[in-house]
Amino acid sequence: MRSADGLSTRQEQILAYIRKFWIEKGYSPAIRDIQKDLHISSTSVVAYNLKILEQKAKIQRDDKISRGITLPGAQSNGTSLSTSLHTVPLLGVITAGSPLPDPEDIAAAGAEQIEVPADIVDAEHMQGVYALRVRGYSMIDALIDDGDLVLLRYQPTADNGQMVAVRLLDDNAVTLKKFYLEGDRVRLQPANVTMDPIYTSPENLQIQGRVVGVIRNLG
Amino acid sequence: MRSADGLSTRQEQILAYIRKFWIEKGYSPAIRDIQKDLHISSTSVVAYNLKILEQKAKIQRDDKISRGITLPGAQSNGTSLSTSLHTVPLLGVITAGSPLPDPEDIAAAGAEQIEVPADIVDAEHMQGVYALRVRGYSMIDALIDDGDLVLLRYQPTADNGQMVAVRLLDDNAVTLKKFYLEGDRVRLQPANVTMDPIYTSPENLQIQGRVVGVIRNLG
DNA sequence: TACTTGACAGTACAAGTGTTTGCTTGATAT
DNA sequence: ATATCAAGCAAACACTTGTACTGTCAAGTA
Repeated sequence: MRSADGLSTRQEQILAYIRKFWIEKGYSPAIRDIQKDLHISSTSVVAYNLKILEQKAKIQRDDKISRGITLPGAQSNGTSLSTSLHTVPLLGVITAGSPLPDPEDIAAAGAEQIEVPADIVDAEHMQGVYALRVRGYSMIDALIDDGDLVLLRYQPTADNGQMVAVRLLDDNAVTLKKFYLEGDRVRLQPANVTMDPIYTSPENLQIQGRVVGVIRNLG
Repeated sequence: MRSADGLSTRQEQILAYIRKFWIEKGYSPAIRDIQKDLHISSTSVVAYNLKILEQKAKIQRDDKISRGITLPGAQSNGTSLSTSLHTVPLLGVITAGSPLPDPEDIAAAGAEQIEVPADIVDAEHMQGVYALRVRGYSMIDALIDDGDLVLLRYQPTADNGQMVAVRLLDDNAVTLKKFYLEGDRVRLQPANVTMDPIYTSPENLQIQGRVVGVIRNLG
């Protein structure tokens, strides 16, 4: 079975896993990480498919570099200062209560590239910025609507008051909240004063990235 | 010699190199990459300083993971792709109660130009699009926050359900509301159920434009 | 049938990389 | 002076990880 991009199911899976891994960890998976997660019996199969993915420009690799897979797109051009606009990868869909980019959702969204105005993210901070399409109204309290595009910059930690995408491990859910570390517990504060904050321990949460922008298309 | 952060010169160098490497390559350097570039005689020196940097939360590492350094708050790289964007004039600030520059004055000088992604407004509908900076929280009920940039397309009329910027002539105020024509009166409906709609006559209002997008910068 | 080709399995190897253990220096404190 | 400790050096060591090589197997295809 092939997708619209001409990728096999396995290649889609691998691609989705790389994106998910990157969002969660901040660096790329090793071949064996992919192999184990997708229950592929051999590393050579992964290597074989990665080669194809690279030929199709879905990923980029440097020879013999450990964890050297990069996803094309997430990059500040580096040279062109003329255009004040940047391209970031749309890595998936964030849905109420769901773990974060489910591989299927990512595959569905594709590695679509979206362009964001320079006003929203300045060049020096473009690194590691990606976008997620919001599905549902779970983030309505953060002034984020169904269908909005949130721009996130990967970072594994947060400062107080920053709006971050956090995964609550015991709930296996992801939400956008403001982050406050208070002593040995964390307060996750919704933007809406009528909603109660969530209190949890730092061990129970995993920060997926910080919200740096929101784009809503009502056209 | 120590910097303000309490980092030694060497630690500053290492940190700078990691950032540079990350931006250029899209993945983290290996310890030996750092060692060679900075002409450090031993990998253990790098490891030693990386440990300190991690303690000071300047970097984050996962044990035994190759190239597993992550920078809280920055990341990635890539290559540039296409650039389709449009420029629209930023015509002013919209504040509750204050009048708004007439969209007809778009040609007027001094209008700052901002660039918007092609995703948010397609080319064929770019005519008459302008932006306003939202000041204050009067539009919070429409998921529009203080500081947001709203994109409006000038149109003198509206269909039911469209979000428009309307000037109430007797109040000389401008707000963003959803527009509903009900018989011979107009209902201006906030997006928040706790807020009451405004009823007025069609003669009392002047439609300034329809909201076609929202851009929020939280960076 | 015989010959390809895509996709995957299994295994082994070598290079890539993080970690550890001793050893030296120089500055500070006791 | 003697002890302590930050900082660095050098060389192993051992795990991590990309790659290569050899086969298998099913689906075309001449």
